[in-house]
Amino acid sequence: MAAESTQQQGFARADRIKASREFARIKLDGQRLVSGCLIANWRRLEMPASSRLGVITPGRIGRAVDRNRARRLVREAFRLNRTGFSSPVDLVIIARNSIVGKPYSGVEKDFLTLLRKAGLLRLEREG
RNA sequence: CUGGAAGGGCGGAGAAUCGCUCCCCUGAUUUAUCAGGGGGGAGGAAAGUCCGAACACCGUAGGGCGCGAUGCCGCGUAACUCCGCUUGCGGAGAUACACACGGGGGACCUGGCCGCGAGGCCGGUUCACGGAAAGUGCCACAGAAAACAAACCGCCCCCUCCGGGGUAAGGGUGAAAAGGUGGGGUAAGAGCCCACCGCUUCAGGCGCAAGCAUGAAGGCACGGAAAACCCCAUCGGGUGCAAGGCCAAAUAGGGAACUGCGAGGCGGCCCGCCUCAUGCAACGCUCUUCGGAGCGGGGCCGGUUCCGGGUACGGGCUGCUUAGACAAAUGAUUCUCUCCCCGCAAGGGCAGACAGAAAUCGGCUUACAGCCCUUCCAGCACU
RNA sequence: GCGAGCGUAGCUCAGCCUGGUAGAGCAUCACGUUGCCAACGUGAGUGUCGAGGGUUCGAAUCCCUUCGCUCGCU
Repeated sequence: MAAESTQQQGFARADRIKASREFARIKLDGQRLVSGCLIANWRRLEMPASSRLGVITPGRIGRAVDRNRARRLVREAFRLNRTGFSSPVDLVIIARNSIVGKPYSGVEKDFLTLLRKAGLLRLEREG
């Protein structure tokens, strides 16, 4: 909570979902939505917590290069837009095949569309 | 200048903002951690995992058989160890039957030259390149015959005919037909004889060597294939960083069948050897020389097989790294320079391919936009 | 990181060890049968043997390289 104010756009180790148990719990208890090249599973948290992200890039979508790039782009979209969240969530993003070859702007657009549909975004203040 | 082939090299650069990972220093904090500063942070293939090495553990009295790999000669190359400092290079030493380079030899060629010809020399391509004279087996179809040779047609001789004999020149078959070319010789023929070519053996010479050329002798014996079995020589114990070492926690230490026969180890097998077992107490029955022995069922113990349980995208540290993780670090945006593309130009577009380290090293193979260098070949233009 | 296996007709497989003709079943097509269909009967079509190279007179088969797919590991 002390760290929340200092890091606005960072993505430290504590902001990542790592344990396989947590992934399973979010998939079970949370909500699910599909949009574009992404699938989202998420679970709302109590207000004072900070949001966390986990990314899944299945081997099905491509080779190591494509999977690495997909994960980095999703992480970047999360990092740059996390201040706009309406409430803290545990978010798990699963990449689909169509993410291969997409530029960052396309991935970010899908990411924001997904969040808007899920009602996780605060009111858009500026265009 | 353009195009092609071969070989080698590069695989965009700089800056700003936000962000990630590891290490070091300083400060704060009980730790966890946080802040500031400094430094390191993907490739030529990091890939495929096709070879080999190193390293680690396990095994190891010994012998035989088997299994796998390699197979002309010479000379080199790594991680590793030591030293040095410019901190990623230099020097020295060691290993390699992985590989590179050079040499030798064989095979092949609308290739060039020489020779009447067999063939030789040069050039190019290519080769897993010990042995077919240790043995076994194979060579379909065709063909008379496919391997200690052999007579279908033909040729020659004998014979009235039937037939008998000689003969590997010629025909035909085939991938391949038992030295070849030219001449002599003969009834016809044949290394039967001669010359040359090839082959084999021997001699001395040259070369570190594989081998080479020369001379002499032998009438020629040895079809192919060992990427068929095999023989010979050499090498190889097995398993692999999920190897292995230390530590902590949790769970389990259970069931079934078979069995006290033996079991395990020495790579797989055999011999042989070694190790551990072949047991223990009580109960029932029988026998008894009263020491005990046999049988039975079942318990403990031991063995084998199967099932169940726990647990890894590294439980932690280490192995493990001047890149060094474990939901896995190299990213995003913008600008400039060049690169390339479109266009007569102004100008516009655009960072482009293949691809992401998981212990280390050498090699091989595969993928790859574009650019640069060297050599060779072809075309065009100019002098 | 390490190890094992498989690519043959549209599908499932055999043939490979021991080299000379590429086969079986299902499916497909044609004909017969039937008023029509199914079933049944007869017949037919068929393949770069994953790719490249080597050995051989000759390769699906033997050897090497390579591509793709599947599985395993305490």
